[in-house]
Amino acid sequence: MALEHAILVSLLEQPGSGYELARRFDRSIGYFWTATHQQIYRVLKRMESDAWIEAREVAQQDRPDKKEYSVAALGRAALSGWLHEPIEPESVRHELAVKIRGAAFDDPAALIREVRRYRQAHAERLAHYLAGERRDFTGPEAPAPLDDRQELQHVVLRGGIAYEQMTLAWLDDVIDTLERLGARR
Amino acid sequence: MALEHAILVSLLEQPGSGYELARRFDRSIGYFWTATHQQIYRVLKRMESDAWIEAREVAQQDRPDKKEYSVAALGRAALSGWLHEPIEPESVRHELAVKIRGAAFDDPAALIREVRRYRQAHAERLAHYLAGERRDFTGPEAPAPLDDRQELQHVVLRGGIAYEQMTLAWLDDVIDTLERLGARR
DNA sequence: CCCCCCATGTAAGTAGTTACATGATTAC
DNA sequence: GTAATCATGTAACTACTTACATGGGGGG
Repeated sequence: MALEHAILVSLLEQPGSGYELARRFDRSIGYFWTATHQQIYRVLKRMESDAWIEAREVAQQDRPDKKEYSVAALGRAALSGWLHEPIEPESVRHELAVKIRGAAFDDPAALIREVRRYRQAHAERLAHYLAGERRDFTGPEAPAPLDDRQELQHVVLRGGIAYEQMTLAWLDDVIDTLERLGARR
Repeated sequence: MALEHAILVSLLEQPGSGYELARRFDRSIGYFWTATHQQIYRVLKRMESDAWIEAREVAQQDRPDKKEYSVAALGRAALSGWLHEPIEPESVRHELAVKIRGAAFDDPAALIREVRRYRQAHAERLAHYLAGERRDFTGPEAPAPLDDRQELQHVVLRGGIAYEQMTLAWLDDVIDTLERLGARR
């Protein structure tokens, strides 16, 4: 149960409305924690009634008004407490791995097409990460030196980049294996 | 919703009871799909009433009797249908990444101890995977050549190994970064 | 006029977790 | 006797997903 904490981090980085949070969970923080707008609004309500966050009505021209949330003292305390808790091992859900093992009881070669499409999606995500890294951390427009917040965002992004590179290499391995099994039939 | 399918794959690899499935979800298939025994029993009931699987009462000596499940024709068909569906992108939940970004608003150096412990857990998992790989696929006791099922299990395990190696390298990067930020205060 | 973006929600259902419960057998 | 393993479940709760709903503004 860390959606609350992901929201706290995002609101500390930048206060915003439920809608804006939902956008961030499609990119940025969404690269390592996903949530839909329905879930976000529900959790925001709970967090507000627990006084973890405070809402401020913001009137806007040319677009609907919004409620801008920011982190209150209790929210900061809750985040701090959570940060000091032990890091729990992640519970893994890797659908493709199940499919690959399941392919032994169906047609391994039939998976190749889907794995290629999946690989393409990861290649695009890697390119997106690398562009973001140049823009925010390593390119000529990036601030130097980076402050703590930026250093920590950068090391998380490096993790995403490493993950995508590893995944692409493994998917090549998977495609080779599936092709080899198809050829020997 | 792939627990059903993970169970189908596991039962095709080897029929077994709910209890045995729960054990497998602690290792083997559990490396890429987790489930508790409560959840497994619930889903097994549904799968049996949908005629995806069949139960057989097995009397045992020295231990309680059990219900051994195996995959029925409808279950095989359901698995085959699922295998041909598009591979959906995984929804990411990476608590440590949230904590690292959150540390910017607390004490980055305080995370180091927990990250080291977390790294240790991943190092052990990698060692476990490598031992399993030698035992089942690359060692002198392993069958050669491998059949389709073993080749596919092996490529999935190689994915797990690659993931752990990548994770260890990234965690070293994280620890370095946290130490650097601690030192410059 | 229709579609897209901004903005916020409700309702219903599915999936997953945590706590509790039972009962047999084996090992110390 | 008491702890551990085998074996199967119920109950209550929390988290998450999917579908539906509303309404203003801007662009083609």
